[in-house]
Amino acid sequence: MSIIYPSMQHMNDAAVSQRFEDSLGYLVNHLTYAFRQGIVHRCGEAGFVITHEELGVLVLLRREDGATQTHLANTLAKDKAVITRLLNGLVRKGYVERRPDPVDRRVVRAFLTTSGNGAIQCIHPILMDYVATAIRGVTQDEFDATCVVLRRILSNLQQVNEKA
Amino acid sequence: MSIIYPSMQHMNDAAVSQRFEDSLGYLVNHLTYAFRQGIVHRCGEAGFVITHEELGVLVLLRREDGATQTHLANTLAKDKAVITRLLNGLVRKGYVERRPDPVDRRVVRAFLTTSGNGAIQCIHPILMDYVATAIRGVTQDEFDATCVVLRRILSNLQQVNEKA
DNA sequence: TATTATTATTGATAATGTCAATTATTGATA
DNA sequence: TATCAATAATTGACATTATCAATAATAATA
Repeated sequence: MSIIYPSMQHMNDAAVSQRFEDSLGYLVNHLTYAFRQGIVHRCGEAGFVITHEELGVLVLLRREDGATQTHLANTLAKDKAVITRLLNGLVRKGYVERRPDPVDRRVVRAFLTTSGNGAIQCIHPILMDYVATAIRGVTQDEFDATCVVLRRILSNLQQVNEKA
Repeated sequence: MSIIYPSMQHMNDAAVSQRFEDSLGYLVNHLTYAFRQGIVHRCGEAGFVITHEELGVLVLLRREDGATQTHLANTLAKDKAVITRLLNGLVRKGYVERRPDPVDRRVVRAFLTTSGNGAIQCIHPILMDYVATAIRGVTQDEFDATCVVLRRILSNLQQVNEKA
């Protein structure tokens, strides 16, 4: 039950009897599942034994090397404890190293090692290729409109959640 | 790394430097996270201590009572072993019972018990209410268009995955 | 300075996921 | 019909991820 099974037409009764397979939740779930399976498999084929969540960290660090753990947690939608342990794993694999922030000594920043950088540089084109096939047949406008809707829903959820 | 971090504009270089927060993956991840937190919390407040995945099973059984475990696995995008264990949990909680299919004796079907039915009948309005606030400000057309795009992407992924 | 807030870690445990092996049954085929 | 292959579910063994409270270290504020 990752997300929103009922589809939009839940407002009236007819909709309650709508097919589960037509709901946003179904789509999001399956999308997530398929993407995970696919990308992890492709990375494995390329010689990178890595979990999907570890991959998320590397992808983010590729863009924002030296991110703080709080930032990683917020951006990846995870508890800070989860980030601590994901980083432990990546450090063990030699992909990441931690360095204390020079200014604020409470803060720890995560950096790609040479090896980690090599890995993500190698993985990135694989990811790009996979994404390209994923969005085949979707126009930029359609894609943008989709993001707008999802962002709206997300914003609604976050708003109502924080009130509780 | 649940899903597709890069956003559409990955095709050119400018896009590669786009913000992580603008990607479809970011949206889907956070959407999933926020929805989970919110609905589980609301169920808990109503006296139902239930996990998000268990909730998915109940929601599906509400619609398709007597579903086979294979069907549950396919619909919820989970391994059959996961379904076996989710059902074990729900049986322990008294919400679900298993009955063998009368025709094909390999097949086991999952049914809501009286208690399980009561629970989902009580939870359903909570879910509906939560969903209603989630999609506030989204028109039916926008919602439908979003589903079309996501369905397209899902279809692309499934197609390319099965070839591998 | 004393208090409060923030950042990260740790411990303990629960929840999910993966994947191969096994059992029971059914369907197909020779 | 006897055999073999396919299917449905369970189990075992384990990895991964999540949750949540407690703690330590540091920083910010009154």
